[in-house]
Order: sequence, then C-alpha cells, then structure tokens
Amino acid sequence: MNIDIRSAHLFSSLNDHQVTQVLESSHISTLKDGESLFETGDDANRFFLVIGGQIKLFRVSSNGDQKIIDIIQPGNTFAEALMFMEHPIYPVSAEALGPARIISFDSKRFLHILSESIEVCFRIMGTMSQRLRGLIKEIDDLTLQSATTRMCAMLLRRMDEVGMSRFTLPAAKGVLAARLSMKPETFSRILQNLSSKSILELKGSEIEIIDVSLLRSLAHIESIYGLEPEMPCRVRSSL
Amino acid sequence: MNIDIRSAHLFSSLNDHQVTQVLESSHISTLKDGESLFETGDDANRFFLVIGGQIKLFRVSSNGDQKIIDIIQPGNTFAEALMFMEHPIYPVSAEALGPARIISFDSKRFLHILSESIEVCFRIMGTMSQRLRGLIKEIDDLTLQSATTRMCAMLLRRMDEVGMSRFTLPAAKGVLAARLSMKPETFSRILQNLSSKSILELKGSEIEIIDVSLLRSLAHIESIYGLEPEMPCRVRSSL
DNA sequence: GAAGTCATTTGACCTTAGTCAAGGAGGGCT
DNA sequence: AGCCCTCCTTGACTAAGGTCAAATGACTTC
Repeated sequence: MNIDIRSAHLFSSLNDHQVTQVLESSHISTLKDGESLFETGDDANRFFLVIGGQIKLFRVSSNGDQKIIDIIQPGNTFAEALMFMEHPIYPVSAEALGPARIISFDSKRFLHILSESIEVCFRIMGTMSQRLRGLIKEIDDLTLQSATTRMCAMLLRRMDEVGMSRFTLPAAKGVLAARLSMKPETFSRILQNLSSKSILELKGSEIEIIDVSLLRSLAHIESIYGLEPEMPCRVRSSL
Repeated sequence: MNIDIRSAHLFSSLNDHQVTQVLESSHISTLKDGESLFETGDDANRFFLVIGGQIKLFRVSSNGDQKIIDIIQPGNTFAEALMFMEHPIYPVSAEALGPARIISFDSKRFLHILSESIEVCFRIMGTMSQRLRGLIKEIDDLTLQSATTRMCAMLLRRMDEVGMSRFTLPAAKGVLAARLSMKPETFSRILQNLSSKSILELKGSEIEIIDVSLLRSLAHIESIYGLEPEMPCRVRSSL
C-alpha cells in the first residue's frame, strides 16, 4: 500500500522531507460500517484523510435526531481546522458510512511543519475559507429555502457531478434525507411528487431527470407554478 | 482619531512596520443606518474592521426575506477569510445597523504581509476555526433546535455577557428575530409566552430573567414541562 | 401636541414538514 | 423457497411557525 498523501489538497505542497515527517505521526485504520471515529466534544488531537469509503460528520439532538453536516469522500481531509484552537474539541461526531479506510495525523506535529511553510498555511486557509462559504450556503438553504428546493439543488449537483441526466443516488435515501435536514418520509414524498410531475423518473435509487429546466427553476425559486398546492396527503378536504 | 488596529485580534501580532504597511492601504468610512457596504456576489477585494456601531451580515431569499448570519461588533474584523480564495466573492451582504464606522483594508496587500508572518497566519487560522465552529453550532440550532430553544439560548448568552439578570436587548426585536431565523411575530409570541410563564419580565426592550434555571433547561431541551401545549393562538378548539 | 412613520403585538388562519403506524420491497441467509 | 431485517413508502394526523391584517405603542417632526 503506497498512497501519496500529496494527492490530498492539504498536503499537495509538502516536500519529500515534510511528507516523511507527517507520515511519522500517521496511523492508518479501517472502520466497519457505522463504526465511530470520534464524538462531539472529544478532544481533537488528530485530523484525518479518507482513503476509502465515506465518513459522515453529524450532530445529534437531545431527542436522538441526527443532522449530517457533511459526508467526506476519499481524498479529502477533515477536522484539520481544529488544530488552531487553544483547546481543540471536535464540534461534530464522525462515523463510517459503510466500510472505510482512513489515515489519521497528529495535529501538534503537523502544526510544527506548518510553522515552517507559509505555502501550506495558505493552502489550509484556502480550504477553510471554502468550508466557511459552504456552511454559510447551508445556513441559507436551511433558513431561506424549502425542503423541495434543497432536494432539487441536491439532484442538480449530483447530475452535474456525474455528467448525465441518469444517475444513482450517492448514498442511502435515509442518509441523504439527514444530509438535507429532512425526515426520510419527507424525502420520499418529495421525490414521489417530483416524479408525479414528470420532472424525473425514479426506480429504487436510480434517477433520471426528465425536465432539467423545470428542476432548475424549482431549485432556485420553488413553485414557479404550484408544486405544493397539490402536495399529496393534505387533509384540507376534511375540514 | 488614532485607533490602534492592534487591538483587533487579527492584527495583534503585527510589528510597527507591518502596521504602517497595512494602514497604507486602509480607508476609513462612516456609514448611515441601513447603508450598504457590499452585496452577496460582489468581488471581495477588501476586508473590514468595525470601529463603531454594528454591521449586519445577511443573505436574502428570492422572496425578499433576510436571514442575518452575524452582527459584527466594534473591534472585530470580517470578510478577511475571503482573501484566500482564488476568485473572492462576498458570500453575504453587509450593511450598517444604525450609524457605523469602519476601516477597510486591501486584501492583496495584507496577503503580502501575511506571507512574511507565520504568526499572523496562525492567528487567522485560529479565527477561521472558531468561525467554522460557530457556523456548525448555528446549523445545529437551526435543524435540531426549536425557535423557543434558540430564543432561550440567546437570552442566556446576553445575560452572561452583561453579567446581570436584568438587561436590555442588544438590537431591535425585528433584527434579533432575523438573527434567530424566525419572524418578528414569532419572536414576540415566544417572549410573551416566557413572560406568561413567569420565566422573565419584559417591558419594551428591557428584560429581567426571573427563573434562570428554568430558562436554562429550556435552552437545552425544550419543554421540560409543556411550554408548547399551551401556546396561545392555536385554533385546536374550533376543529 | 397632532400627524406620521415605524416597530411591535395580537388575532385568526394556513402551510410545511414532522409523527406515528402500517404496509411493501429487496437482499441475504439457511 | 421461506424468513428476517432493514430500508423505503404511504396514509392520516399533529405541531411549529409563517402569513396577513388590524390594533397598539413609541418616536419624530412639524
């Protein structure tokens, strides 16, 4: 197994010597599906690089609901932003979504290397900046956008990523629902609804987008013409 | 007017020479109440330090609603995280909340100084890290917490800040409502409700917390015993 | 001090999404 | 095949907040 950690953005400008140093404090591990890596509130002395599978970052509410903050894909690092805090504590929990492989690194050690390389600092700041932007967008989505809008935006992103109008969902529906901050039931209903409007066709986790432009307009401003007024399962009539 | 920008965390480890350099590209300005500083999507070539008044950062939905992401207080910088992006664009809009005074700095110029000072880099990364954490907490609040919980948490924060159980709200109620992602009406009703439960007393924007421990428990897990079941203005009875 | 403007409150009602409960459907295992 | 298990779907209903509109209050400005 010979992974070049330099393929990860964060490490990409390290020289050979630095790579060796970083690897000295590294530790590779395999996680089973659902295995926990750390929990919200744990001391954060290490950060991670996903080399296989997916890691989900999430928060749990007092009544057990969980909101998925992010799903980290292979090649990406996470929790590296914490090393700059005086008392680093993970603000989220992390566990494997399916079997996964990760490398962990000692934060202190990496900080030391960082103190010699402005270039790596800049890289990290770039990453953090983007993450900041992503979170702001997410807050926007959560407060200013409806569940349907979020769903449509997600479908469009996925379509873009795959490059085809026919694709398979990147994770189990329940997981995607939590990522989009809705219940599985709502997720299912919205998908059904889009399907009934012939905006897409779905069979299991296979989706084909039929009307891209309509989907796009829904992702931006919901209900160009009444999507919700005809939502199923409304009890209006019985009042 | 002789403000030492070093009192701002971001600049605190600059030497005299660097301060001079930074100030060379700086520009002080005064904003009237509601005056816009920049809008979401504008090119982000400058970042800012608030020296008087408050600046609100917000996003606007397609139907005109606005969500306040943050309210920046004097002594704090904002938009500095953007300079690390290749194509920097403000992810939020900014405008003065009441008359305000700010200093703006040229990002490029500052980047140059940064490239000579690891210490300042570390400081920035620390700030960004905290901001990241704050946003995650906010997402948590929005998805996993109710409006009442958010209100209670805000009141407790404010009480902590002031150090007394009697205090005045830090901004107009409508503004606070937008900050907490709720409508002014909801804000008012929740406050009324807390008042009717003798958890607090309110007169205008003066608030006195009566039952701190109950407030605290509401902030954590809502409805230890039924707060919502007795919410006013419900039409249950007419069904 | 009257008029006007703006923020807040209250009331009545509506919409979104969550809850709870009951069925499907698919996949792996024996 | 039959069974179990987990995930997804569907139906009926509830709850939290939003909407709209009117009433009140508070603060300016003339």
